[in-house]
Amino acid sequence: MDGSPSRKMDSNVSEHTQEIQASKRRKVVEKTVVRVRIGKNAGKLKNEGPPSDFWSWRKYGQKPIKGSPHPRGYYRCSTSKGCSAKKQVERCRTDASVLIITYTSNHNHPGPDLHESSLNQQSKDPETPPTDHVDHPTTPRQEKPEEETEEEHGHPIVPSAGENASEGNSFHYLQSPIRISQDIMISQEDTFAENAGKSHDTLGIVLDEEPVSCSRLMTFSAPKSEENNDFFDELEELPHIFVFH
DNA sequence: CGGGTTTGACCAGCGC
DNA sequence: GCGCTGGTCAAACCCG
Repeated sequence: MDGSPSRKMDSNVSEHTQEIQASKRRKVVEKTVVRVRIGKNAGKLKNEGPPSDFWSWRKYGQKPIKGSPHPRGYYRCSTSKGCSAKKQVERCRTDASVLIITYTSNHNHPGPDLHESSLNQQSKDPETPPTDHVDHPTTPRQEKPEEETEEEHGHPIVPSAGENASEGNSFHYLQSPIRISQDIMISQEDTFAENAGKSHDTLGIVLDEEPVSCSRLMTFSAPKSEENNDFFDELEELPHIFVFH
């Protein structure tokens, strides 16, 4: 007898969620870490303004993280009820202008109309920080076949941690079709043992010293069309995108 | 009125 | 075994 009226987790969680939570409370397997540089906006934002992807996120928690002056926000995909996709947004403790967004789990539903939403969100997305008035529909990667983009990196953005497979028919919509309105770096926790340890803290350094990855990421999010020119035209003032493997 | 945010409390994994 | 910390829930509140 615990005396404690088994609060919530047991009560009405969907089987799906329950299963995941039970087994991976801390050992979250599928994590995609995206670093977003928000530059000067950092000071303006009340809290970390999560860059808008094509799903709507609902904040369900916030906690101060030890060792970090900034709290971490917990978001859940509210686009679809059954969606277990989550993300954590926190600021880099060494550089407040860098947001560290950790995506966990996959969306198990198709995203909203990317074409439209990408256009609409420019003006309506509440989460979008007033990032330098970047009004470009930064043609998201999802416009292209995912495989293509993934293969260009040599690795899928979503870590193939095996959890994906376990979900069986879950959609493989990437969690981070973030509009490139800021500097974005993507790292994969898969290789945490090797890189994460360094990259986390050397972030600032990497920013200046890894222009190579940048070009790779460009391919990642930027189709080579005419708009592309426009796209880059605007981007040139900010985008540094990095992919850590 | 519905959806989203805020905030405090609770639970469980992990390290010592 | 204990304490710490991270992650989640849920009620209350706010905004459109």
